[in-house]
Amino acid sequence: MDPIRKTRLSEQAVEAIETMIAQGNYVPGDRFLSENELGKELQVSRSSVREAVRILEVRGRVSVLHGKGIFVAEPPEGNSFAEWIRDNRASIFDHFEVRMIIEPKAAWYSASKADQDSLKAMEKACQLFEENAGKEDMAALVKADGDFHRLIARSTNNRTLYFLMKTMTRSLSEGWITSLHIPGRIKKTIREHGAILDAIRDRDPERAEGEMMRHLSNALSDIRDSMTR
Amino acid sequence: MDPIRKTRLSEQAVEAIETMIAQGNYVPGDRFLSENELGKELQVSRSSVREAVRILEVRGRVSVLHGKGIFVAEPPEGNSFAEWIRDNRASIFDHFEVRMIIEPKAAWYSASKADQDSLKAMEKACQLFEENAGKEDMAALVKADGDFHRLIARSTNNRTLYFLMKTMTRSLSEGWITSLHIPGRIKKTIREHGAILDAIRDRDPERAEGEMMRHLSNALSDIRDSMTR
DNA sequence: AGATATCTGCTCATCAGACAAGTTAAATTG
DNA sequence: CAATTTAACTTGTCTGATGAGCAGATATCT
Repeated sequence: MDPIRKTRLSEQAVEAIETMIAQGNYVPGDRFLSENELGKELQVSRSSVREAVRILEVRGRVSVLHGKGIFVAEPPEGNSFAEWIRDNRASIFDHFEVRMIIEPKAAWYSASKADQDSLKAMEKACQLFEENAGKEDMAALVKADGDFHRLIARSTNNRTLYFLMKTMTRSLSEGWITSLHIPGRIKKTIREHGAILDAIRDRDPERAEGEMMRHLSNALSDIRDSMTR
Repeated sequence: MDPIRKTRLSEQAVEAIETMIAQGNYVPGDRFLSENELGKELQVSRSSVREAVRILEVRGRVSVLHGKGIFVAEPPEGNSFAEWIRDNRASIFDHFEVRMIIEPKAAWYSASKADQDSLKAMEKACQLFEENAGKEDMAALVKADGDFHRLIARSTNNRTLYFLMKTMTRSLSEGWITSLHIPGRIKKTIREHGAILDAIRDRDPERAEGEMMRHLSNALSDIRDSMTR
C-alpha cells in the first residue's frame, strides 16, 4: 500500500466530492452540484471535474444524466469481494434456471426486433461453431457458442439484457465447456442453434422462444445425465 | 456497427478499447497505445479517450502512468456481476423490460419454494412500506419497496437470481424514486404488493406470477404517462 | 381562457488546441 | 567513454467553443 500518491487533480477532486456528498446530507436520488459549480467550488477546470465525476460514476457513487445533472446514487454497499466469491460459486443449476427464464424471452424479442446486421452476425456465429465442431479447439467452440447467445441478446436493442447475457455466458464458460464435452452435445447444439436462428429469421417470436427453451433444457438434462452417471 | 445506440462516445470507446486489448495479444504489463494514437484510431477527441481510459482504469483494465503511457493491467479476476452493474447505464425502460422478464418468474418460484421465515420478512417489508406511505421520507419508501422485491428473489433459494435482483433494484433506485412520486402510485403499490404476497402465501405460483407482472406493467405505464404528459 | 408552439436558460457531451510536467533516449559535450 | 543537455515522446490540466438533451417561461393561436 502506498497512500501518499495523489498527484492527479482529478483524484483530489474525487476525494473532495466524496466528502461533500458524505457531509452534505444527500439522500440517494438527490441532485448534486453541476459540473460548473463543482469546478468553481474546487477551483479546478471542468475537464478535471468531468474525469472525477466519471470515476465516481464507475464506482457507483453518482449517476449522470445528460441534460439533467449529476445525482447522488445508492452507495454500492453489498457486493464486496467475499460476496462475489460466494455468488460466483452458485451452482450451475442456479445459472441455468436463470438462463431459462431470460433467454427464451430474449429470443422472443430478437425475433421481433432483430435487424439484418444482427441476423448476419448470428449466422456467422452458427457457421463458426459448425466449422470448429470437428476440430479439437474447444475454446473456439465455447466462444462461438457464447457469441451466438450474446448476439441474440444484443439484437433486442435492450442494453440491460445484453450486459446480463454477457456476464451470464462468461461466468458460465467453465460449465459450458463440460457440457460440450458430453458425447453428441456438439451436434445437438448445432441443430438447436439452427432451429433458433430459423425462427428468428422467420420473425416468429413464439417459435424462437420455444426453441431456445428446448435448447437450454436439453443441455441441462444432458449435463444432469453426465453427472449422475 | 453497434446496434445499441444513444451511448456516450466515451462508452463506445471503452468497448472498442476493451476489444482491442482482447484481440491484441497483450500480456499484462505491456504498453498500450497512447491517448493520441487511440484518438486517431477511434476517431474521437482526446477528451473522450481520456474519459474512456479513466473508466477502464477504475475498472482495473489498464493502469496509467504520467509521462510513460497506458499499460494493460491484470484483469480483475472476472467478477462479472459487479462489472455488469458498473457498465449499466441503460434506460429505465430497458430495466423494466428485463424486470418484467425476470420478476414474474421469480414470484412463481417464490410461491412454490418460499419458507416461513421468508414470508415473514416479506410481510414486514410490505408493512414498513405502508407505514411510511403517509410520511415524506421517500428514501425509506424506496428501501422498503426494493426490500420486498429482493426478498422474493431471495426466497427462491437461487443465488444467481437473488444477486441479479439485488443489482437490478439498486441500480434502479433513482428511477424508482420518480415512479413513487407519481400521484397515486404509492397506494397502488401497496395494493399490488399485497396481491403478490397473498398469492405467494397461498402457494399459488401462477397467480403470483400474474400479480407481479401486473404490478410491474402498471408501474411502467404510470411512468410512461407521467413522462408524456 | 386554454391549448399549442416557441424561446430561453439550464444541464451534460464533445471537440480542438494550447501549455505544463514527467519520462526516456538520443545527441552533445567534457 | 561518461556526464550532461536536449529533443521527443508521454500524461495532466486548462480554456473556450459548439452540440445536444431537458424543463420552465413566454408568446401565439384557436
